[in-house]
Amino acid sequence: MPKSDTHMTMRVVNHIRTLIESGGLQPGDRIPPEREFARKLHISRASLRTGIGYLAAMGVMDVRHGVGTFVADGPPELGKSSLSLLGALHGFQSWQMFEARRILESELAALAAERGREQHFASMSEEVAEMYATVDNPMEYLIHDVRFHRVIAQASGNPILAALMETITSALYDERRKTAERSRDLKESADLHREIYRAIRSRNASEARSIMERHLTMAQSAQDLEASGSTPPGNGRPPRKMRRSSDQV
Amino acid sequence: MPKSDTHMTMRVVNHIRTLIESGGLQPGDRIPPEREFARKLHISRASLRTGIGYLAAMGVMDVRHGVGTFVADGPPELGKSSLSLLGALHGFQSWQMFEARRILESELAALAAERGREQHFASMSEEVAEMYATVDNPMEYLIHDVRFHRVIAQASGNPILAALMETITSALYDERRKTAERSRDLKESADLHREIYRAIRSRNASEARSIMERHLTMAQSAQDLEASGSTPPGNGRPPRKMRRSSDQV
DNA sequence: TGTATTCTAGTGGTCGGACCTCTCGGACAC
DNA sequence: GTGTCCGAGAGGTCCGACCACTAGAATACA
Repeated sequence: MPKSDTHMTMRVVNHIRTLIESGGLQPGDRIPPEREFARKLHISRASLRTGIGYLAAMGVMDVRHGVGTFVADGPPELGKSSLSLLGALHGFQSWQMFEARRILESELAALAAERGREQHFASMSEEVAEMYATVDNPMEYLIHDVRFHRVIAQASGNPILAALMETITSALYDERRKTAERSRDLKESADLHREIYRAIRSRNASEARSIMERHLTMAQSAQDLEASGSTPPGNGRPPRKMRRSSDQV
Repeated sequence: MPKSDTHMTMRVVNHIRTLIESGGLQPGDRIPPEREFARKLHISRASLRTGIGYLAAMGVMDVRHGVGTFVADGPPELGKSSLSLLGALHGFQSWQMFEARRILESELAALAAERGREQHFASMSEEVAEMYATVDNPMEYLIHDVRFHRVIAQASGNPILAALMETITSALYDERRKTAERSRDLKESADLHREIYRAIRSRNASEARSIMERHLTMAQSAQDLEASGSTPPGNGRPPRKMRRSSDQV
């Protein structure tokens, strides 16, 4: 909760927040040019930019050089790279990310089975077909894989869970995007996705959940195998504070 | 994933990211004074501040006026108010937040039952006792309620899930912190927490999960009752783009 | 001596105003 | 028509001055 501090940053954030909450600003809308807006708020352009930067970092605003600044459109997203950075900072283990993903996506699949609509099922089916068609092209395959999971998230009817999933998966790719899987694995993967699709379409929530869980567990062990012995274990150094580190920077 | 753009912002972000990943910068460490650091990176202080602002918004850096800028310490946190803002923007329904919370915390409880340590159990027990002791003081009660759930998250051994939970609960409080519950409800609530505690302590994962789910479902309906007919339904306006909105701002 | 007060160096926060770069659409040439 | 060019307008970067806060050192006081 942003404090209504004297801080210019928060003043800007709160101002825009109010505009959004009152409906005066909606996704896709453009805010006034920085110079003009700053004049109107009686603050410097620099301060305004700080506030906008804050909102942009959280995925609420979308700043386009030479064009303008807009309220974020499209599906809600938490700051894309945030988890990835936090991971580097706190030494997240990849099994933790997989676990989080497994839990989220399993439930997402179950919800999708309960609430999905025909239109979602159609998209899922399409992506599954594309996956089978691209088992020899890992790059292409991955695209449809991602899309498939994304459709499930949409079908769940809960944009918050969808956003959380997106955050985790993007951090996961960030960590290891060089895993070139073999075609044979992809065939198996496609089969599993097809099973998930069928479970969801037949509105069998518990089966959708368990197959999704199996799928992600397999995916994890596959990657673990491939990248064994790479990332050093999380550090257990004793804590310190106020260590001056300019000489290392 | 931050592009290694010419953009100064990303240059700063990537620089610091690299420092973190290489271990040259760790939680609690201080980065050099802005003026000095900017000189070293051959960029203006303004640009440096933009980058730091970005990192601060994501909870990676901690800027303290008059003191210095530090790498975030303590438990990992996604940008605190981000979900709350996104919620206002995309019109999240409160049932969606509750659902997300229910899913996350149920699994968290199950994991805590599997992995929790004596030290965690002790803290949980203590908080439960405090809850019983403050059933007549909703403010105080709430503090221990929050702490109890937080200990469970810690005990789960998965900081990522813990961070996600923290994000959701803070957004939830943000939405409605004025619900003054009655003492009788608090007594029931404390009983449930005690049950959760016992299930976890006896390492009964599935029971811990189901009781937690029950607890949160009850909490939701209690709040729904209290605040019925307040928030207007999510808008269904047709989409537009590039609507100039300066005259409303 | 011990305690309260004041001062000050260091660090982040704000300002404004100059100048650079990017986009897009209209004017113009073909 | 079709393609090229150009300029208005928007964000991006920089500078340098000054403000505001914090913590600890220096000082005054009891």
